[in-house]
Amino acid sequence: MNIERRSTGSRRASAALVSRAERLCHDQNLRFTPMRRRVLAELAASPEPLTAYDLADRVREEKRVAPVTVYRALEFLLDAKLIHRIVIRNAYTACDHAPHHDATPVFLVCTRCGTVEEVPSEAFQRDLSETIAEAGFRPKSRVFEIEGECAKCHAAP
Amino acid sequence: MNIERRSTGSRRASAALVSRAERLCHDQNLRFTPMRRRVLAELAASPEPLTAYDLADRVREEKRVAPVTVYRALEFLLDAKLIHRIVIRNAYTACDHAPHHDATPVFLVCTRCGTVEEVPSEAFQRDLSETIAEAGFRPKSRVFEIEGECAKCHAAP
DNA sequence: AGATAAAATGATATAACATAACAGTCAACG
DNA sequence: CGTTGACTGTTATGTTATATCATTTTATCT
Ligand SMILES: [Zn+2]
Ligand SMILES: [Zn+2]
Ligand SMILES: [Zn+2]
Ligand SMILES: [Zn+2]
Repeated sequence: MNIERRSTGSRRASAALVSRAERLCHDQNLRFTPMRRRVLAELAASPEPLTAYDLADRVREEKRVAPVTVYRALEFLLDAKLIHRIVIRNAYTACDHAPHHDATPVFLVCTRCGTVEEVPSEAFQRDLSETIAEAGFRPKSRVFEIEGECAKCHAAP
Repeated sequence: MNIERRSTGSRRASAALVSRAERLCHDQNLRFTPMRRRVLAELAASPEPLTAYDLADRVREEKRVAPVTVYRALEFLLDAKLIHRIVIRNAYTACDHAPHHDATPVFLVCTRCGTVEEVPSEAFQRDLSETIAEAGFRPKSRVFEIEGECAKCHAAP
């Protein structure tokens, strides 16, 4: 099974990701405001997930902003499926899969460098879904997050 | 968080779980102190996961206790694999699988009644592990949590 | 354009979850 | 005994997230 990798290392992708988001919002009649753009750009430029307070600090360098404003932007971006929340980090990361796959991805979170890789999970979820269906459980949302050491860090000294 | 009445059944199960924990700690030369016993008993008696502050409130009814004391008990119980942390709830739940399975379980968290069901995930993890290994990622810990509606709630009006 | 309704943001406060730092207590062991 | 190490108490603070209401911006309709 092959794996799509998030190019977390490349900051050049940030501009592309933001303009893609802009098109996507325009097509869906969603308002891609300066604040939302700014928050997404910061996330897209960061190799690791950022907390709401991290984001507030970064945005604040050019304009005073309260955490709640960042939370509102994050909520919009989550709804638009432009970003993900990494629950085990209480942090947020841009999604560069477009259009977004349906199944909730699995996130591989490196304990050394902090990067997050997003892995599609269709195959696993098929099996899991059967088991869950047998239990009569109706899933609405899922969190699959794995902490460990990424390939790069493992190779490093 | 909300307070739910405990059934006689869960109290009985709670006692069994606590004495099992007592034996387990004795065998491993771990100190099963009154505070740890008390915290585990509260978790075992609760049909849904409890936060550290929920626990502090409950223990406080008989003895003044600070949140940090509860956190210390929780840390011990987590290390001893007697409880689990439900990350999407910032809450803790007793584990009644003894001895504990090796694979990280999948937790099914009901959005209506709040109960948590723990299901083994060997098959799921086998597939997942292969894919992850291909990416060179060395997993250390995992979170698999699914929110939805449990069978009981789905049947109810 | 001007009125108006809806959406977004600003500002302040507070809730909820978690850890740091240090002092006191208690049981085990030589 | 007295020392040691583990546990607990106490206070303070850090971190993440939400509530509330005022103000500004944007879209929509005369
Ligand atoms: Zn994605
Ligand atoms: Zn790494
Ligand atoms: Zn368990
Ligand atoms: Zn339910």
